[in-house]
Amino acid sequence: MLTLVDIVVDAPRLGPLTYIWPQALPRPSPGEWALVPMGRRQMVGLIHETRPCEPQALEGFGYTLREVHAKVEALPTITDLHLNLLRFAARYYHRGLGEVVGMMLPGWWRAPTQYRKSPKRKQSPADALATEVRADAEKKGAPSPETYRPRPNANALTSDQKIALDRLMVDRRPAMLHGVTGSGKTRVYEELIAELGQENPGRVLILVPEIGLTPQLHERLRERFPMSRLGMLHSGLTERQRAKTWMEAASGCIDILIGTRMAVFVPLDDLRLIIVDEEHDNSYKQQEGLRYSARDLAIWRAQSIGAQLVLGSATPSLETQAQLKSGRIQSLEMRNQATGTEAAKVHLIDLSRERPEEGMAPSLWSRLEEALRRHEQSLVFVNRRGWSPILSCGACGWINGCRDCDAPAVLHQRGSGWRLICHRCGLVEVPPKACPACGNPSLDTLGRGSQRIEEAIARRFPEARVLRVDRDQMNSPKATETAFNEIREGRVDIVVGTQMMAKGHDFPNLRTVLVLDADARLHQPDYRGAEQLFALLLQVAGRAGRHPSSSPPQSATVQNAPAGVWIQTHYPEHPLMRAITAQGFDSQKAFWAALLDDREQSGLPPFRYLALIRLSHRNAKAVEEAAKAIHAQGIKTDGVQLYPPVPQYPERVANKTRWQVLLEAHSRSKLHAAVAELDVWMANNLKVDANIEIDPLGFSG
DNA sequence: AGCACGCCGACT
DNA sequence: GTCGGCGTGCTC
Repeated sequence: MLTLVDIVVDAPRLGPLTYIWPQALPRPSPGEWALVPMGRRQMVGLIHETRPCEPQALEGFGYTLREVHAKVEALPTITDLHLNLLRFAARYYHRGLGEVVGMMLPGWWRAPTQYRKSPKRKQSPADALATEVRADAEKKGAPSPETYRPRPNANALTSDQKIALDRLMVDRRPAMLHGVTGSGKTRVYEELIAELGQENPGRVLILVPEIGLTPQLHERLRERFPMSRLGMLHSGLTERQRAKTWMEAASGCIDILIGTRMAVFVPLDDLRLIIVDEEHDNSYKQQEGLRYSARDLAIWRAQSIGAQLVLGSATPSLETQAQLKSGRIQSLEMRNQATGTEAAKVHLIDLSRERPEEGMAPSLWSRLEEALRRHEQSLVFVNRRGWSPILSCGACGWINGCRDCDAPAVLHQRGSGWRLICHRCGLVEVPPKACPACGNPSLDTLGRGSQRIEEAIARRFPEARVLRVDRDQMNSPKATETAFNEIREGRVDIVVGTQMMAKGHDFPNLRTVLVLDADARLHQPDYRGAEQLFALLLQVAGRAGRHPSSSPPQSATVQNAPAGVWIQTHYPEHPLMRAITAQGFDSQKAFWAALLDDREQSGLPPFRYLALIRLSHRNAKAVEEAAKAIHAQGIKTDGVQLYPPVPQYPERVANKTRWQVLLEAHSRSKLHAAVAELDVWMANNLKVDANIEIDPLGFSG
């Protein structure tokens, strides 16, 4: 009798492949790992099933089965409970299980070379690392109440925090912790970890949207829980560090794992609590390859293993808000700032009444000047990198576009020179000396990005310490951390920042926030535009005045003004702008309710379920034809609508033309049935690159 | 996804 | 003459 094993390998679209298990080895169990031959290569695969087989039955296969090379002892056995998550993700996103396993297992552990002994060492790198971690795991043992004994915190909980915490301990349903910026959500997480840890110690997974937020949280939890082992997992680590942390987590060395979206797949035994911080953040959605939502998978994972789930945000997504009505998620509100300070007052500057000078209304310049005089920190928020988004010719109307994309390339100052950089494909070019169309030697720049604003500010206030915080300037996690520390320690007067500055950070000295280009997003075609802008503005506004002013008044006559936010706009009457200035939790909730209502009326998510088929190819005609062919193919499942194909915006990126076809359904199951239908057809009939995204974040048009 | 095979254009 | 571009097909 032979043993056959179905093994999951990291090859997209392929299901488990069948191999012969070597007679000499003891029979394996599902969830264990093996090195297998795969075409001309060797791969690490996950054993999915084993079954006995009569030797003569091998004839029944249409091909010759190959034999497993070796069992991999270094990798931990994946429990059936955890496999359920992987299976669910594969099914839900219509991808091969192997691809999901590839998401779970870090690249370092997937490389077959790690399992080969080098001539001088008697252990393979994989075995060496695994042995090291396992020895550690044995010393460490399982978490106990002692593990989560917190160091006392002198600050009493606010009543908001207390109420939220009590609720969480009584009602174990998934919870949305809706707390205004500065309300102290992190403190609630801490107390919850401590209390659950005393009650029934297990492990904790905390998801954060981006790398930049991990060190801060890590530091804080390390101080609060000196007996806990913490781990961090994100793409800023080296391959080897990531492999080690992953192994530590999977072997039970780690009590609290903090990580970005990839961490949702990490195997953790006895997982008791999953926290998704800044739940509304788009970074939870992977934007290429397997386009999963770590937030959605976290919700599923918690539910499937009976772990407690907390989604935290000052600006919860409409998807999450819609769930409150059904009662599947409970809402915990924290309306007041923990420091007892008033929320920063939000003002609108009407650009039809004030003429901007170098991108900023005169009254904004006065605000900056005033803040400087008071020795208070300011943030100028410009949601646009570079010097100028458009380089154009005033004589003939030529606009500089990227060579490979249908999008303008952005003018950047780089060192002492100028470069045109495409924000879509990353192509860098030297700007033309004169208009390539008509020869006009003096080209115009339209619009302002962070570099240009920074320069104007530095010119006006030469004595001020100005720091620009955008992705160009902060090219490493280290640089970002240094910059944030400098800001926190008050060694910067004026910060010129992009989106990076909006997210979750606490800057105690920041009292003035100016928002320059809010309008740009007001008219974007995406149906989520309003939700996004509202959240962004609330987040940015939340950076100001989280703490009472610490700077001493300069003289007895100058009092500390309340922290303030000034947004310059051409549309002060726009409902969104009015909602932002109305302030107060209830008006925010009213605006979200109106947005939700609107989504329901318009038949959009979260009241409908979407899938987006994206097609791309260098051959523009082929893409268009493929898109039309899909549409012509139609859907047999009823209750599902297949919209006419349209080009994506921008149509051409990195010299590939892109089209899309949208599917909309009233129920999730119908959507999945329709996608399954099309998926098969597409795999057999399409020659262009295609992928299907479930729950796309948006679509233009 | 890799990886190889195989078929056409532009170079030393 | 070959180098190399990417279309196509396969992986138990």
